[in-house]
Amino acid sequence: MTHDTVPVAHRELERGNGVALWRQIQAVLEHDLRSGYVAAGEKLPTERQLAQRFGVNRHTVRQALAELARKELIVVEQGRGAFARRDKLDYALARRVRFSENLLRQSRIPSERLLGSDKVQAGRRAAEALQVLPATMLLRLRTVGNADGRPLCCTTHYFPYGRFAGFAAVYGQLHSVTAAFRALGVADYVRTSTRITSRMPDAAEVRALGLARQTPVLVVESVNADGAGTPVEYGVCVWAADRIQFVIDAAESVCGGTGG
Amino acid sequence: MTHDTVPVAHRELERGNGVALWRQIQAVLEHDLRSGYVAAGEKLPTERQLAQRFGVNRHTVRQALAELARKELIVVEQGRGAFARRDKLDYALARRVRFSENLLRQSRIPSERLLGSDKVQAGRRAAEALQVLPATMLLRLRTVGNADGRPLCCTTHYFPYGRFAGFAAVYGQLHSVTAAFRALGVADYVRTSTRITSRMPDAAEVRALGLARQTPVLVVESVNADGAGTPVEYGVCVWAADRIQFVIDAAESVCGGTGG
DNA sequence: GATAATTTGTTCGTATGTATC
DNA sequence: TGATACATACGAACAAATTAT
Repeated sequence: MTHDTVPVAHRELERGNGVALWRQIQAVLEHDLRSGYVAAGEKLPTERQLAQRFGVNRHTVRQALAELARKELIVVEQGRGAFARRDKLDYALARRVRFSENLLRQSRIPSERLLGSDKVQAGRRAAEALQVLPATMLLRLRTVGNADGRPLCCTTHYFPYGRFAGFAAVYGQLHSVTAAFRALGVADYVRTSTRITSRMPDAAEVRALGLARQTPVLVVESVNADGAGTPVEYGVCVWAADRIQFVIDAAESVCGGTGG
Repeated sequence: MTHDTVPVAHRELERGNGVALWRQIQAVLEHDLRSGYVAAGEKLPTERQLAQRFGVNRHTVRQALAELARKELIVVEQGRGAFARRDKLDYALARRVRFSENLLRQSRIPSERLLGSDKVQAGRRAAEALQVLPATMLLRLRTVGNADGRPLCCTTHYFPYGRFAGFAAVYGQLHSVTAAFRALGVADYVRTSTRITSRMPDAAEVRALGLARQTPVLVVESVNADGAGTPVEYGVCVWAADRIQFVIDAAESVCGGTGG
């Protein structure tokens, strides 16, 4: 029925019925947001447009938006507008951590892209993680991980060069760390160590991840090892904090995975 | 030998020897920092003082400080000064997560303080975590955790009211969640779920944690259960991101604890 | 709460040395 | 040799944040 598809926002407001105008506007917008009429991440009309549509002063609209922001249904950014809140993606940190599987489980479309690769000497931290001598040659890969085509994280991977010299070429074809490992004889790998902290992003990260102002990044340092327990990858991954939430579940956690 | 204890910074710089002045200054300061002559967290002299000591322009000093900040050896705060970087505390997320034990393992002195408590109805999230019906009565506790007397995290704890009505009183005496649980018959409890994300702090959090400008917080939602697997606590903890790093280690991790 | 002093952050302009074509 | 670009270094003034009074 066509009249049902007309956005609720076009209905008129009632004055003097005991419910403040801003409350009515808030209820209308909240319905639009919760019903999915306004998609997650979508930009709401400007305050001026909303004020015109509802036939009220801009301040009245602002009061409604402030309430929605308090309820975390929208995010308001100075100079840009108001946006429907995007649910944070639950990223499982289990015994096996797989980017694609994690995203698909959340009904997001994963993709990865190679930014570049080179050969470097192992620093203190990388050497310790990979259990090699400092100054050992490592292959370094810079990649971006996307969810639904939008950048989600930037990773710097380190691999022992001797064993994985061909990783960059293979990754360039397969666009997946897991697949590249398999192609190079590592049928399975497990997470042995994870360190998580947070900081503000630098300018390059703001650009690469398309971050809003005042959004921090989560920094995850991880080590993966092959079936024999030999470290095969050390990585530092920078995540957009407003789009991700790490989940550690005891049932299927870091050392009790189902092994699927 | 006394002349060896004179800070290297008092030596004069060489001009026109192929090494830029700011590089020489950076090297001197880096030595002072790495050697421990300047302790972690200690304030460096002001830019003006350093410029005078080295006999150069303030800009030249700033260039050296910028390099040290890039190397994360110092943290510079507008209006306050430059500070020798304080190592981040490694906080282990294992099967058993204990605030005091975690800090003592890092040679920090732990302390906890009760901010307040009240009785509230369970919201959606708390009800789900504690496996009770929404609107079930819960005891809510607000606490602060300190490391070496400095605020590190603010936690909001939720306990099923029926079973733990006396928790606040006991905690007020013992200043420890673990000890309070034991006093109320919960000899042991284990972490069943952990969710981690990050955001910018609000004004109250900046005050409570003594955060520097532009420092994000890590937000950890957790559920702990007793020996029988019954959830006993749901908590939301806000951590100062510049002082903490969460560590998940496969060897003694969320489900493979040593059970000490 | 208001004010002043202190300290870092930013932006001008100017001059010099060095490397490159 | 000259032209050019770039990094270095200095000076002054002002903005912004913090701290002390």
